[in-house]
Amino acid sequence: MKFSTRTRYGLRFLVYLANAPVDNLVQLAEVANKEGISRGYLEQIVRDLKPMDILHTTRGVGGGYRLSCPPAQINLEQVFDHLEGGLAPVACLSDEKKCSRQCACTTRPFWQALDAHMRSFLQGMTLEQLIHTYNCK
Amino acid sequence: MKFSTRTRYGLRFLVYLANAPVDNLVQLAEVANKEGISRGYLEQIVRDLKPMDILHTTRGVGGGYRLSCPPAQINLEQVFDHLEGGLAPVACLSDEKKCSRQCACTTRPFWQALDAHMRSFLQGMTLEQLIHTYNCK
DNA sequence: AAAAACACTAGCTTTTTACTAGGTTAAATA
DNA sequence: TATTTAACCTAGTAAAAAGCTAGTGTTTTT
Repeated sequence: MKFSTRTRYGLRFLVYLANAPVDNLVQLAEVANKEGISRGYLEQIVRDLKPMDILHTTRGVGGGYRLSCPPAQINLEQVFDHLEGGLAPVACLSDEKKCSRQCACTTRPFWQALDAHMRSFLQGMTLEQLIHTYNCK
Repeated sequence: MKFSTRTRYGLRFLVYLANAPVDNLVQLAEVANKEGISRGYLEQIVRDLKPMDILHTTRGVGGGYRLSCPPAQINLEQVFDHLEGGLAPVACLSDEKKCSRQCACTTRPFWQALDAHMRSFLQGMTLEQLIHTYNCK
């Protein structure tokens, strides 16, 4: 029930961007260095975040990344969904077809409730909240 | 962030026992059959639950399992801890030594909060509550 | 003694995770 | 225009974990 390094690294990347001066371009290699993450691996992770349209990138000399909107507009449930590939604690909740015993399952409603409880934490939370409420800095 | 089949199967085993007539011995093979779980695998899972002392077993002909206490006294957080091998959403929370960047980590407090939120759901919940609140039956 | 049922161990296959290597493309600068 | 820089992309791979199987031992009843 651990979150993958994908999610942990991806989140740290976003926090790093959010903590940088506004409109400042940050290079991926810099984040990888500072955070002690493999550059190539971080590239892959960041690529998975791109479809969310929360990143603005510039290529070439002096290029890099910045958030394309204020951290207050970045929803963590969505971020987690992208990085983790679905948040559901058991597969049968996200892919309805997977389980043939669905109706008879004695535990499914419980898993649904746990899922809802998890989401209630992430749903309303934004990157800004994470930083202000929980960041040590 | 999925729970393992260990946890799902183990939980279903406990629910099965809880739904059986009180003091009735239930054979593991029966549960495996009814729930569509590999017998040998379920044996391993059940073995991991034994140190919790919530199971009473009798060997030999006519033997089987039953709960050694009422479902209302079986705490789900403990069950999950046993089956899943720790509930923490990231390893650094359970094993303090693992992460050298702990102090500098921008996301650790957030993970702690998520951990606490998850536990708050399971902590108070008993097997009885699971069955009465969430069981379809 | 035989059968039934739990208890335990070792190993094996598949999947996932985490990562590496090596390229391509776009933008700035010399 | 050539070079450099940094994002973009693909494929493969080693290690770990997950999920399971087979086989053997042990206890209890009949």
